Amino acid sequence: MGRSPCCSKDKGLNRGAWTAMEDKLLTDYVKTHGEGNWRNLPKSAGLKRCGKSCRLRWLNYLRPDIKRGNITHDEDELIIRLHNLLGNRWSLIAGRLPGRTDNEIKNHWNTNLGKRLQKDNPISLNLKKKNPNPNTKKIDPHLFKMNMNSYCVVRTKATRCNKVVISQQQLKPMIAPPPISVDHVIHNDDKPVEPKSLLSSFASKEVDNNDLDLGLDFKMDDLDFFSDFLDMEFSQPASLENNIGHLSPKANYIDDQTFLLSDDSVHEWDFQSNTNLTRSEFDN
DNA sequence: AAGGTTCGCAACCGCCGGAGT
DNA sequence: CACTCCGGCGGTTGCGAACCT
Repeated sequence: MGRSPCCSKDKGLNRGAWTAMEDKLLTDYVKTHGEGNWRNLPKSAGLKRCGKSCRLRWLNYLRPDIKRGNITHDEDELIIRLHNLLGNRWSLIAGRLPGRTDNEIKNHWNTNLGKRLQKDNPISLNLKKKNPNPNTKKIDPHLFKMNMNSYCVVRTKATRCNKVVISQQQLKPMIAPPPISVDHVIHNDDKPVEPKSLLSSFASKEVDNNDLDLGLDFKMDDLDFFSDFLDMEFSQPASLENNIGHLSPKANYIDDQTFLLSDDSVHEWDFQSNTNLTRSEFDN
């Protein structure tokens, strides 16, 4: 079992920073032959690099559609919003930012955004609020990490998401205007279903059983659907509408029952009137 | 000006899952 | 079913630049 490492250190391969000549060789080769077959590419292109290194250099630096330059404030906000939802799934986040690479976003998060959020430290507010004991101000690092992850709805381990569960309570208000803008086909029980008609027919049923949830299976390959899903905005519980109207990226989730508004006020979530999609399920 | 420290980014590393046999 | 190969991913490292004392 096991496999030999892709890049053996004793093959006399070049390591470290790439030279202009290496970049040119790689660029010329990929432009001529296309991406892929990275393992054999170095030999064919005349490069003394391992295939993985070539792939990384191309994807993160040489690709023509790479957007170089500072990450804008809007991009920052989107990254934070996506990170709240997806966790450290940088490739997925990068997929939502044209021209940005997962490596770039990961670096940006580690050097800027992550520190910024830690500085703001909404978690500590939450812990203080939930635990009245004044002796518990010191945050257990492990607990802090758990909280940092738990305020994301989705666990961070890269996994294939194929089901979203929408409760009756959550679904009914979603049918009312503004409607969900989803035009893509959802695969339910292996049969393609138009989500709009599915949601409409489901909402029209006079079902008061709050325990009855609707599971929507969809294929992650359909990234357009996922994009729309992420773009969806959901209305707020009535008690909060005056404060924030629609949920915005400025509302930071602390856990699945608590969130923090931009004025640092902490709010408990009322699940009976909750109209947000808050639960996701993943295959095992 | 020099030495030390911090920061930002490119690159590396090891692991994982899907595809192929 | 077992095994190998390959591409992809996220965490980590190393190094040059920028900043600080």
